[in-house]
Amino acid sequence: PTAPVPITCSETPTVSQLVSKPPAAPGAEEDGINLEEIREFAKNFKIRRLSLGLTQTQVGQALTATAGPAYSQSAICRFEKLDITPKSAQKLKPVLEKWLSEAELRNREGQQNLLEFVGGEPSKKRKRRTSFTPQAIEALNAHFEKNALPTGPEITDIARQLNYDREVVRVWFCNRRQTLKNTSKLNVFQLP
Amino acid sequence: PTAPVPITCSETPTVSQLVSKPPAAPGAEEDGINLEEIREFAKNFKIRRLSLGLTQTQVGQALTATAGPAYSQSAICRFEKLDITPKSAQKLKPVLEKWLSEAELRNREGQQNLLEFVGGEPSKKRKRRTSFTPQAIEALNAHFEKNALPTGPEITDIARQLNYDREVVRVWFCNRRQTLKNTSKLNVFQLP
DNA sequence: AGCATAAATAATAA
DNA sequence: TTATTATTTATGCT
Repeated sequence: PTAPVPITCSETPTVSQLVSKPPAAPGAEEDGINLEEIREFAKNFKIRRLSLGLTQTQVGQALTATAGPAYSQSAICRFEKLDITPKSAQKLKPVLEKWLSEAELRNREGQQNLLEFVGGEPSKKRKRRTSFTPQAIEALNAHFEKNALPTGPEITDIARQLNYDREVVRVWFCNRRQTLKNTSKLNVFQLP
Repeated sequence: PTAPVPITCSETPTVSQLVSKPPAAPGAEEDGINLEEIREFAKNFKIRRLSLGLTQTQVGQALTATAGPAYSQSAICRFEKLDITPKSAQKLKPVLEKWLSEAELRNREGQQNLLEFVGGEPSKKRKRRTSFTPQAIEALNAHFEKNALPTGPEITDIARQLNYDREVVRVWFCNRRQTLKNTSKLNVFQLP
C-alpha cells in the first residue's frame, strides 16, 4: 500500500474540484469512491428535492430529527454543490438517498403526508411581504371574510381602526380580491 | 339603481360569489378553457425550469428577447403560481411550452448551448461575499438607527462615504431590516 | 462544524 | 409592470 497521494499541500480537495479536473474521467475514483456517481446523485437530489417543494432547511431539519447526527442547511447546500470532500460525500449520500426515497413515497400518498414526514407545521402561512404588521393582516383577513367588497365608509373605518392609510387599505382589498379570483379555480395544489 | 359598489378596481362583482364557490371540478372549464390542463402544465413547467437550472428572471428575459411582448420575472412567477386569469394563462401557456421545449433541446446538445439560447452572460458568477470592517458596520448601524429606509441618493452617499459598492450597501440595508423584523416580535418600524 | 449574514431568487404591494 | 419585501441559498469566518 502506497501513500494516499495528497493532491494539495494542506487541504483535501472537494468533489467538485476533483470532478471538474480536465481528465474528467467518467470512472474517476478517489480513495475507491466513484466521483462521477456522487456528482450525478447530487444533481438529481436537488431536482428531486425541488420537485417535492422542499427547501434545504427543511431537509436538514428533517434529517436531524430522524437520522442521528445534526444536519444544517449549510451541510445540505454544500452537498448539493459538492463543496465537500469525497469522504464526507460518500458518507452522506446513502443517508440522503434513503430519506429522499421515503419522502417521495409519502408524497405519493398525499401531500399532507409529506408535510407530516418533513415535520413542518401543517398550515404555516407564508408571511406576506408587507408594510402591514401581522396583526393588521389578521384583522384585514377577518374583515375580508365577512365582506370582500367593503363600501367606501367601511374602508375608511377599517383604515382608522388599524391606523393605516385609507388608500393602502383600499388597495389591499383590491389585491386580495384579485388574487382570490385568479387562484380559486386554477390553483389547487399550492402548498400553504 | 341600488347596490352602489363605490369601491372597484375595475373588477366584476363576481368575487364574492367566487369566495363561496366550491372547489373546481376535475374537468372544469371556464370560457372553454381546460383549467385542469393548465394547472398541470404550470406545475410541470416549474419543475422543468428548475431541472434546467433556470430562474424565473432568466426565462422572462429570454422570452422577451425571442417572443414579441415583454415578460417580467413577476409574470413568470404569477404563471407558475397561477395567480392570473384563465384567459391570460391560456394565452401564455403555448408560448412557455414552445420556449421550454426548445430550451430542453438545446440543453441536451450541451449546457453551453442552453446558456447561449437563454442569452444570459455565459458565466455569471455569484458575487463574492463582502466582509465589512468593524468600523464600516458601526457606521452603517449608526445610519440605520437614524433612518432604516434611506432613499436612493442617500444610499449612494453612504456608499461613497464608506467606500463600498452602492449595491452592497443597498443590500445591507435590506438584510438589516429583515434581521430586525425577524428578531423583534413587535414590528417596530411600520412603513406607511 | 455550523452560525451569522451577504447574495440570489421568488413573491407581492403599489 | 416595477420596485420592494420575503424567503432561500451560499459562504466567510472563528
